[in-house]
Amino acid sequence: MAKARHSRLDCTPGCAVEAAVSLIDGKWKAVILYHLQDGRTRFNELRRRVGDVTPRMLTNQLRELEADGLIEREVFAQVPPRVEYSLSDRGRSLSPIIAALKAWGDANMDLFARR
Amino acid sequence: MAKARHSRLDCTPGCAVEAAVSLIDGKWKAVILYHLQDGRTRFNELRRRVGDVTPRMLTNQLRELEADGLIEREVFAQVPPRVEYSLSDRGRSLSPIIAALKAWGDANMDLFARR
DNA sequence: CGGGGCGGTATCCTTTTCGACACTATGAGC
DNA sequence: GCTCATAGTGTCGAAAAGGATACCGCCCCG
Repeated sequence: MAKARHSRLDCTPGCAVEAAVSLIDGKWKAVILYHLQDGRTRFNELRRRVGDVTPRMLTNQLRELEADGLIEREVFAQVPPRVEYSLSDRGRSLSPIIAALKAWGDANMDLFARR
Repeated sequence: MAKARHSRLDCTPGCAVEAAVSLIDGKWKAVILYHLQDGRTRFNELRRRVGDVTPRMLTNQLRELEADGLIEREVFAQVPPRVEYSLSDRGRSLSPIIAALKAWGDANMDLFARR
């Protein structure tokens, strides 16, 4: 997804908005970011918290978030394997926005009910 | 897009976040919302401001935003036709978030440059 | 009489995204 | 010996999103 969603430097004023959104869209990313605010979390723990996400999708989204520098991935050479995800500094700087989105969503639940 | 992106009431805590994002995603919506903050705007004016969006897509996104109750569409029975779009109250309540996204995007431009 | 702006539609096609399902190696506990 | 948990990967295919192009009636301006 977040491939060439944002063009070059021909950035019209609205471009920054589009760019920011492009990092957050993708059905699971915002939710992942939201759950990571509670602290570093392991793969399957995240899987359980997020809801019905297939491992394939979760991996996928996590990799993209990592590529975008919003989260960090740490592997412990153990058996059974242990991998922990956490917010990077950049990711943490996004927290207020995630929180605002959650607040807004809660306040506008009626919108989603009727459907 | 924003069809059954949000399920029912099986809302896990992260659900509100996902729901909120689902209204904003879709490549152009956030940008449109951003430009509408300047006041009511006509179709082609919006088209120019947003950048290279085809009329088809613009119509499409506007209709979805309208269906979600974020914007209002007013048609003036004139010739030439005159249609103005503006933020609804609900849409206006989203403004701080849009502004935050723009600010974040501006502050993290480096992320989009390297690509 | 030609060209442009107005606010869109219609049709077609390509790209992207998402979900289901199966499968992996390892070790621990029963 | 069986099953469970860990952290994924691979393949397939459907559905959705997005883009290109052409077109509409109507009017004003030159």
